[in-house]
Formats: sequence, C-alpha cells, structure tokens
Amino acid sequence: MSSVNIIIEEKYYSKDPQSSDLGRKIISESIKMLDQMGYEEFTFKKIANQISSTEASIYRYFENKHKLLLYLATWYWSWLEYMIDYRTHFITNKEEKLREVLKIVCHVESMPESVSASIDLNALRRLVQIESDKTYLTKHVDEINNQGLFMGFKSLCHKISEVILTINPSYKYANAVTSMLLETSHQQAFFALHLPSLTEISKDSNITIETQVYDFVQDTVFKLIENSKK
Amino acid sequence: MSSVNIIIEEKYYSKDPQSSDLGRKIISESIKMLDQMGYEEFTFKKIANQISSTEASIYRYFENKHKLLLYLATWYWSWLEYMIDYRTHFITNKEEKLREVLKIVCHVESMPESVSASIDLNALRRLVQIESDKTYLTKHVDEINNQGLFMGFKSLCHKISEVILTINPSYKYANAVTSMLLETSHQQAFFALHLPSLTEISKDSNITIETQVYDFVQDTVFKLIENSKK
DNA sequence: CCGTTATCAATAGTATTACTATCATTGTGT
DNA sequence: ACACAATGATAGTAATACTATTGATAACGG
Repeated sequence: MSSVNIIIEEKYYSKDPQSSDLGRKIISESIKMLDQMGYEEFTFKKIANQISSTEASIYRYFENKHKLLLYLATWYWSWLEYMIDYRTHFITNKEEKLREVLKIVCHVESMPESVSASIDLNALRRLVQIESDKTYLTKHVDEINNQGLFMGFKSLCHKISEVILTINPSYKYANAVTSMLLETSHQQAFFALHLPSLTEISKDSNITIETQVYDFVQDTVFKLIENSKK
Repeated sequence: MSSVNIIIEEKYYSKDPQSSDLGRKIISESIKMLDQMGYEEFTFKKIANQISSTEASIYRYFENKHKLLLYLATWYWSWLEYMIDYRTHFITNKEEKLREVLKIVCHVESMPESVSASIDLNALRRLVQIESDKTYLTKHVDEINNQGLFMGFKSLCHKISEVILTINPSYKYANAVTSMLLETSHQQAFFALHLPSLTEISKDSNITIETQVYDFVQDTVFKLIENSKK
C-alpha cells in the first residue's frame, strides 16, 4: 500500500508531471495551494513563485489551470476506484460490498498518510469536495468530454452502478442515483461546514461529518433500491 | 400573473436595478449573456458594450459579477417560492402538494413567457442550472453567508422541507434530502444533455428531460419518506 | 571526451480582466 | 431656470492568462 501508482493518461497533460522532480513538485504544491486558497485565487504565477520556478515552466506541464484541476480530480477518482477494488474484491455479500463502497466514497475510514509522496490525500479530498464540480460546470463541457477527460468520474460512477444492479437488477436509476450520491456526499459535507441550515448533518455532533454523510447516503441508497423490488 | 413583483433585498446590489431603465437593461442583458456564454466568459465590459453603456455604470449597480450572479440566483429562488405558494396553498392533500412542489422545482410545466419584462425566465433557469453552484463554491462562502446572501436558497429549502415533514414528521433528513434534490434536479438535467452516461435520463426520449427528472425526483422522495414510517 | 538533446530558468511582451477615480453632460422635478 | 441625481466618457492600475525566445546546464550515447 505504501506506494500505489495511479496512472493518468497523456491527454490530461502536456508533459507527465510524474516524470520529473519539477513535475512532482507542481502536483504536490498545487494540491496545497488549491486547498488553501481555492481555484479562483490560484494562479500558475503563484505556484511558480512558491516552488522557485517560473510560470513558463508550469505551462510546459499543463495547458492551463483547468486541465490541472481535471488532472487532480481524475487522480482522485482513480484512487477511489482503486480503493474500491482493493477493499471489496473479496466481499461476496452484495449489500456488504455496497456498504464498503459507500464508506470509501464518504471517507469514513481515514486515509493512508501518503500514497505517492507528492500527493497529500487529505488536502486533495478537501479540494475535490469544493472544486471538482468546476471541471464540468463550464461552457466547454462538451469539448472536454469529447477529449475523453471525464472518463475517471464516469468509470467510478459505472463501477458503483454495477454493484447497485447486482443487488436489484430492475432498479431503473442506477446511474442517476450513483451520480446523485457522489455529488451529494461532497455537498452535504460542505453544507454541514458552511451552510448548516441546509442539512441535518452537523459539525457539532460527536459523530464525524464523514460518518454522518455515510449514514445518510447509505440510508438513502438502500431505501431506494430495496423498496423498488416490490 | 402578468406582473408579479419579486423583491430583492438591498444587500444584493449597490443600486436597485429595478429602479431604472439602465438597471432593468442590465438584468435582462446579463441573463441573456450569462446564458449564452457562461459565467467565466461574461464580463461587465461586454455587457456594457452590448447595452451601449459603460463598465463604470454597471459597477454602480453591482459590486462585481459574483454579486450579480447571486442577485439573479436569488431572484430565481424567490420566484420558485412564489410559484409554490401561488400554486399549492389551496391543496390540502399533503402528497399531492409535495408532488406539485416538485413539479414546479423541476419545471414540468412551461413557464409564463414573462413575469417582469426584463426577465427571460427560460434563459434564467438555464443559467441557474449551470452557474448557481458557483455562488457558494468559493472560499468566500462564509463571508457571503454572514451577509445573509444565501437566504433565498435556504428559504426555499426550508419551505419544501416543511411539506416533507407534514407527510412524515419523523423523517430525519428533511433538509438534507431537499437540498440534495434541488441540486440533483439541475445536475441530472445537465448530465442528460452533456454527460449522458451518468444518468438514465435521456434527451432522446419522447418524454421531456424535465418530466423525466421529475419522475426520478418524485420516485426518490416518496421512497425515502414513506418507507421510513415503519 | 565531445556533441546532441532535453530540461528548465529568465526575460519579455500582449490582450484582457476587474476594478477605481474623476469630470462632463443630460434630463427631471420644482 | 436651477438643483441635482443619473449616466457617459475617459483614464488609469494591478493582476491574470497566456506565448515566445534565449541561454545555461545536465544527462546520455557513441
């Protein structure tokens, strides 16, 4: 587990950031900075200063900051998918398997400290929570989608849908419910922290936000898919 | 119905755009342009040119484009809330009432052509669908929230939660489910158009996307709240 | 050990954005 | 006819999101 390699396809970058020292620095520092200051404030100039490099050098790795965000988000979705495979392949009970999948998605169990040295998983997950919707909430969605850059998210979504369908093959909305729950797992945690009146999940509970989100998501999925068997 | 007045509080603007010709032009043109080119591409300079005014004049009405987006989104949430009151206050059957609320939220029935002359409701709804999450997906959420600028969305959310609670007062997640469904009603429609593999809702069906989204949302809510009665 | 290639730093430059400030002009109500 | 609020016109600034070019250095192969 100490060194898992998540491989990101070439289409996400101009030059593979995992292939050089500078590249790995860009990744680790951009995760830090995006987490701290958010996507809008983040610029290539700032990260260049931070790692004592130059704007132009960053541009050699990523076309623009949107592509960099896409790279990080995709890394994260791939990592989740990897974790799902790793932790559920031996589980035969379908419901138990789905529960384990949801636990991973909701981060009920703490993350390993480091996977690849350049990736701070906790920071990455925080930034994905806030920023990942911005990968597709743009007028360029179709263009980006045509380049196949949303495959990471789609693949994760389909993997979870399949588990749902093994439990109830006649459920009509496996993909819809999965994409809804992936989104809501971020949103509800965000609301708990910033707009608490929009959710019952509370940061002041003695149960962690992650666990509360998991409880909600799990309650929701099973009601939706079990019930429709009748 | 021909002229409903949605009143937006002062905190959203520097000068009330409904109070002058230029103001109303800013509103109607910004809706058009945001719908067409999206939030990122949209600038005060562009809108100024479009309505033959100047950047400085737009700034007299709105501090920045984020506040303008917040104004438009709030107008939209208030309008939904108004429609809910208007079309459901006489419905006594609780389930029927909830269904009507969801129809309004999902836009199953077509919108009146114009409410106030300066607001193109169909364009506004399209842009809210894509852009409204950006009102809160920023590092300034807390600041904005402290100024009370998310009241419109919260108020709508609470109104719908109340209806849910009349049906099942012991359901634990009324607000969570409402905020989830408000978000998903946009997302699923967006996915159907741009990332179709993430949802069963299809643009190629002979049922409108809006109706399909309503079917999904309605199915979901009732399963969640009825089932938990046991 | 030399030459090639790749890598990156350094520098410079452009168009656009997101503002702020100032002052002149216009139109309206009294 | 005057007062004054609303807008237009103009200018300016700091920052952003790039692109282009050059030169130094290190690695690698023959």
